[in-house]
Amino acid sequence: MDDLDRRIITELRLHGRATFAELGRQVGLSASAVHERVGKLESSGVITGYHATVDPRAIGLGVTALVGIQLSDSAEADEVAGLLGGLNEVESCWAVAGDEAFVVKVRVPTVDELERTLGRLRRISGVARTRTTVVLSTRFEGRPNTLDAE
Amino acid sequence: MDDLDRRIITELRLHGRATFAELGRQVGLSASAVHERVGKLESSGVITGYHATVDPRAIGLGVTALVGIQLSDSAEADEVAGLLGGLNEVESCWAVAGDEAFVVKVRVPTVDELERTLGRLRRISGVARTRTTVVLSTRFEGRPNTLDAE
DNA sequence: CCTGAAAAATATCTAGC
DNA sequence: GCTAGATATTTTTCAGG
Repeated sequence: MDDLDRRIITELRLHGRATFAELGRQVGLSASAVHERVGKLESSGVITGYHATVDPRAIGLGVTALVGIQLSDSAEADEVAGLLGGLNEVESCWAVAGDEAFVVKVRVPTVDELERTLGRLRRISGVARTRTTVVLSTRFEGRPNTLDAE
Repeated sequence: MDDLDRRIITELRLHGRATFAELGRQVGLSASAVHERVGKLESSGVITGYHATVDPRAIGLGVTALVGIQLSDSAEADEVAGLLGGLNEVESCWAVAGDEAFVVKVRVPTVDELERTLGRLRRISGVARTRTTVVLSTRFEGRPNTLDAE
């Protein structure tokens, strides 16, 4: 992984559907060379996928919340994580240090639906307590860290 | 926005570089029809972009933390949000309800660098206090909510 | 690891329903 | 808003340095 790879990655994180020719122009390589490099980055697991991002409100998911989850003493963290993954409205799940075992990000259409989702979370076996932080606005999200300064 | 649009969106959120022909096969339309629909979803702001996702460790960003940020009484939230956006290592920034004004997600190479980043956060004018939750593992992240059950 | 050319697939546009 | 066909680009493969 050299500087060219890093520049290609940065570009693809910003513009995931960029053509190989465009990427080549940016970094000064032929489309074939870029194609080859991207293929290697994909198969080596550096690039894990490509995803369209969507305005959550436009698809009826206007309410976001961060929920800290405390487990009961006997709970198996991996098992709970699996059950959290079973809920469609749980978008992200981080295991964290501190009193809480996990922080999850949930996205739902309405606060009514948020209430129902919190009920579902609390009913998961092993979940002792939840602490909900409602997101008022997303200032920015998933912004790619530039790789140049490292 | 009908069910076909929703299915196209779901597919593009999972496979952002899917071809129009592939999408057409999935939903039972011609490539041209899908092309037209996707163009409209893009120009109407439903689809906001396409992004490659990368294994953070592979690009030297093995440490993730969630940081709650309390502001001083006189602070301007918008101004602080702008300054938070100026830090490269701050990947996401949510304005939240509660004692804290923001929760940000930061990604850095090492815990040493995390310490430096927290210093930078605390030195931002208007920031009164930070509360850091270190992420031990990311169980899943940015997973697309299926749109069918709504 | 690269370039450049050739072949296959895709994106994009146009006409017509 | 769709299909189907024509054309422009792109992807993908491959020979060669």
